[in-house]
Amino acid sequence: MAVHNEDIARQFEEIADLLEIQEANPFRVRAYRNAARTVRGLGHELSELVARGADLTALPGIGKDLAAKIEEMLQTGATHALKVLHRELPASLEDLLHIPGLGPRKVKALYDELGIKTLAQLEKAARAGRVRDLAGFGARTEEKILESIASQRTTEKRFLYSRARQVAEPLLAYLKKIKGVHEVVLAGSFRRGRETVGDLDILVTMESGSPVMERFTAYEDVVEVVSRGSTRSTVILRDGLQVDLRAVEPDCFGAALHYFTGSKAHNIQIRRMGQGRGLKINEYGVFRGDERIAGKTEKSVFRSVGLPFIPPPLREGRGEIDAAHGGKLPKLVELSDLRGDLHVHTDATDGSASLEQMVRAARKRGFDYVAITDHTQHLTIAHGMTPDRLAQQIDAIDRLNESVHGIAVLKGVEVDILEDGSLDMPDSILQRLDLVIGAVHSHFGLSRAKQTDRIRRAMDHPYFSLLAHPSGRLLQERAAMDVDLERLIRHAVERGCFLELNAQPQRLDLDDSQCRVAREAGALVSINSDAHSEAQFSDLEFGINQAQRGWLEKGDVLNTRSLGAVRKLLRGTMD
DNA sequence: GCCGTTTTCGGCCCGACTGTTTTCAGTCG
Repeated sequence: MAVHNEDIARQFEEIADLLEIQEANPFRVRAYRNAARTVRGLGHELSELVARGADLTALPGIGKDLAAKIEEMLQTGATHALKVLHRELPASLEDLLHIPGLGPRKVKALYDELGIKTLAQLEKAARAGRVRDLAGFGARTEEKILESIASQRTTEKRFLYSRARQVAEPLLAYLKKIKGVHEVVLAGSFRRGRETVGDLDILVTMESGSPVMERFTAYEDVVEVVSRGSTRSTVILRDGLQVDLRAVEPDCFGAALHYFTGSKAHNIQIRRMGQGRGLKINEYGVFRGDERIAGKTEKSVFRSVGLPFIPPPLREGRGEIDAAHGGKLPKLVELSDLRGDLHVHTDATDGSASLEQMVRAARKRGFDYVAITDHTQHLTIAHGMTPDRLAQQIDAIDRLNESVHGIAVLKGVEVDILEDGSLDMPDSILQRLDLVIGAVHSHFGLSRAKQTDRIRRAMDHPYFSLLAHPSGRLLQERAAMDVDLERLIRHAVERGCFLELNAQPQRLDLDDSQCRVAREAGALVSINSDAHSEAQFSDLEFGINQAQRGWLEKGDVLNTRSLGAVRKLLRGTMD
């Protein structure tokens, strides 16, 4: 059985949770959590690193002990340390930790005093009024436990970035109108451009006496006020999204923005650097003794620890501080760098606009080129095209190119990669195209070896140009295929073909870590909208977020090139 | 359990809010 990074990260987290309940050394607990985060953000499979003989202790937060545990898990699927913990504490206690308001101390008390091991037992005890009598608990705590058990069943945990933005926009507009409010900005994982966000962190600067907290908690979509103070409040909105609002004075803005943007791992590293220089860094500024020496802007905070400004998408504690220190921060690709879109649908298959409408919409966005890439017949649900229909579309595009000015229309297809790795369209048609996008739309459940081989064979097809949404995941709906993506990335480099970063907000596939692996391998990534309507070209913004989180520069992205350069690169794949 | 521009030992980020207390521990971000 293959052991993946996620399996290892989860076991480290479980160890951390259980150790915390045992009141182990908190720094030891943190070491496990740090290791889990490192493993998760790695991009490379640990199994492959080990197979290559890499030294795991070179990874941040992984020392001799944790490296040995990783190797043990790779070999046996489990680690002795966790088994030992399970002898002492039931694994189900972890579920209790995830109830808001219950931390390790309270979970331990519930277990020791009342013998509570599971959520069901906790619910029963709380209903019977037995929880309120424990030291440190009370009637209010008991009530909150019951509420959160009930709401856990109905609400989802994280929200797509795109959905969070829909909720955030009217709320920000509302806050900006409040008397005495100056700046209103979104911080947190949203500002870092994460594909999903767990909550919204909003930072405001205001004149003293502004009624911002009262007005915030009275916002029409608020269904619960979790906490309300003079500088910080937390609410839950109707659709379950949690929003934290923090208010600071304008002089603190940069320090507060940096602090509330995170990530936590990044902030800890910055603060430690500050400590090393005799500085204390918090959300109010950078202090030497009692004197504030920086904090009005984010840039001043970075400068105080000897670093240049680090863009928010990089602030994940994944090496950005070392890179900044060494003057090696990437110059991130931006939306305005994109000169075309290489994956677009029309109403010939499952799009909602005509060929001409889509082309005009692309031209309106200022693109130099757009590729029309409809589905093939195997994808019946999308009304995929037969060879005849694609031939007709090719002719239609030739005619359109003669009448439309200011944009070049490339002839393409999103062809199904069939189970055996062959393409769902005869070569005689494919050879008339400017590009061939291959995509998996079926048989997601093949074994890793079979899936990898299937896609590799498709890439070897003489007309194959670009692998669409390489992992096949749909956020919060469908897990990624089990596929050796690193191998496919290397194969794309050898073969001279390209990988997509699909910008649809529920795909964002490649993900951030995979983008980074692609960049390091020297693969070119195409950031495509996969637009099915004129409005969906704006999804490219989400793709840019992800690309930035994956450290991509303009030069790493295929469709930042000129039409001539793209044609030349695509011809290379078609020979 | 990790790590090193002061360190191979002795540190390890920092503050707000709640609920249960009667001065603060626990939790959270």
